[in-house]
Amino acid sequence: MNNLISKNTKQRKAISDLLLSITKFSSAQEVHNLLISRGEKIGLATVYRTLQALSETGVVDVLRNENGEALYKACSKNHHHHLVCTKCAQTSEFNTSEIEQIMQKIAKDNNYKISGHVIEISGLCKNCN
Amino acid sequence: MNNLISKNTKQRKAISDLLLSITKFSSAQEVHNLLISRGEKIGLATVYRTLQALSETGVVDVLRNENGEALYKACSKNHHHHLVCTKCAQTSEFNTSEIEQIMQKIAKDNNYKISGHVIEISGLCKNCN
DNA sequence: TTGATATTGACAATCATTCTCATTTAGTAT
DNA sequence: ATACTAAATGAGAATGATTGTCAATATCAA
Repeated sequence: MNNLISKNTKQRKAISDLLLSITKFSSAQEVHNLLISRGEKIGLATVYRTLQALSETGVVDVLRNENGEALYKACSKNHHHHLVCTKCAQTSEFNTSEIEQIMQKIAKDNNYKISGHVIEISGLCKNCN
Repeated sequence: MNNLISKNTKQRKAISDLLLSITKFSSAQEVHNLLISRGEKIGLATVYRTLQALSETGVVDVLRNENGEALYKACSKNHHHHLVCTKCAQTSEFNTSEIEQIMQKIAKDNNYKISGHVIEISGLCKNCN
């Protein structure tokens, strides 16, 4: 599970390029399908491995859909959270220091030594509303 | 996926009773194992179905571990969020109107018609700290 | 008690994800 | 450029959680 990335392969480039062009969180299989439909020759296992490796480096974000499947998307490198459209699956990022402070406070109030937090807002985006 | 509960069976009672006695989110298989070790006769599929049904009624909460597996636990009926200990997996609940308001505001700022939100804080609990 | 229907359980089936391992490739030193 | 070594790939098998199937059983109302 500890995937270092030490060589540049055309498969990785293809995946990275694709990630930059998609606008919604996509599963490994979806990414694979998109690559195949673009004419890339790439194995499914490679897509799984690469997305995992990229997520470990923080280059891509991961979240889980309601079935527990992993979804990936290239995001801004800095800390942020997501708004996810329940209809079209598009996402927006947000990030406020106010929330970060509240998270710290709640952890403190509950005697937790905080190591991380996840916030996700779901609803209908502007286009689907 | 639409499980109504219309009959009271001993299996459901056993599961409900067990849920009240556990203090951490547990997978369907863990719940099944606990029931078996208590001497209950119950099938794994029944545990899966019942936990799913109970979660749909809101009697139990569901969250996903890092592998995407569903974990269940009986929680307070009202709206709340969780602090999860990364070491012992115990959880605490929290709930502040301040956060709820901020969620509304962020959704509005991003032109989302909000339908829900998930917040989870992870860290070391008092005992593990 | 009986009947209609919900529920159960054993097992098969599904499906995402991971593993295996022989083959290929990138990057470096010669 | 050539050779070498470790990393990476890909095809397919294997894993493991979850769901589906369906005959047998249990609940509950009449």
